[in-house]
Amino acid sequence: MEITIDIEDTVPLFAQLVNEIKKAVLSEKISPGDALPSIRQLANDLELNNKTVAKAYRLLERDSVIQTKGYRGTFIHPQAKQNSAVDLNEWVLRKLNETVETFKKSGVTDSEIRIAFANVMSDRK
Amino acid sequence: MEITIDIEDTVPLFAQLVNEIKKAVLSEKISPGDALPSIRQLANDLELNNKTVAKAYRLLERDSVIQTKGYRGTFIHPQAKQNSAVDLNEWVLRKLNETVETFKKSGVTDSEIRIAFANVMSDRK
DNA sequence: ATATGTACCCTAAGGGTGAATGGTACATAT
DNA sequence: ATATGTACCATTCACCCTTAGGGTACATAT
Repeated sequence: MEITIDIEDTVPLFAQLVNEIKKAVLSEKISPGDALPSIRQLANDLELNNKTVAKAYRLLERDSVIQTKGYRGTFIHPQAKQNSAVDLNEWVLRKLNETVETFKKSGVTDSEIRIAFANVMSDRK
Repeated sequence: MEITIDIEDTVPLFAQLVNEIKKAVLSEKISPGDALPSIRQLANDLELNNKTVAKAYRLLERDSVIQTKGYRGTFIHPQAKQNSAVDLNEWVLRKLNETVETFKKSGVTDSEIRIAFANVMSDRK
């Protein structure tokens, strides 16, 4: 599994890592059940911070592309291939667009939408 | 009509102005048919920029709380009181909250939601 | 003892963006 | 000439957020 990270790229490092791993899964360079390098190991290899790799792993697990088994390490999820294809962000984008569209149709201002959004995102702890 | 604007407040000036005028209508300090100060006049009195006041007036007219009659000035809308009570923002807040809640339940990150929101708000001109 | 993922604390840098403002101009009608 | 709302051009400022990193610590199980 060759993973290339470009620090000059505008795409965040953790996002690059997520994408690279999904690509590796889709192209079957890694298969379900395979063990992934440990967070610390991969961080060391790629010269990244532990937390950056941990963040990528956390997102990959949320998308059911990988599975962490505590002290036993991290493995490729059985349905990794299908799950690498689904784009959660795409769904969020569509849904959010619909909602905003409704507001606009009612004459709600961009400013007002932004203010409401800020409230929604902060008023919840 | 006494209107107080607090520049230290985190609430945007134009929003404060909108709220103050709605409050004045609800408490019947000003009544339908009354003339409002001109944009430039009010901006001068409150030491605000013309455009800030204009923005507030635009929103108030959208909510049918005031009526602008071109060169003749701006007046309180006949149904100002009812229309001051309906809170468009409240609706926006609730709807937006529902949507965001859905995302959170699916494990979507705050960051991802924010990014998606930023895209939705800018990808439309 | 060692390695796993994970959870906190904190910091610095940097970007992105909206709010507010300044200026100028226009058609309207007194 | 004066005043109305409105529509553009523009800039500055301040804030919030994200990213990425450093450090420390924990329960788990080999």
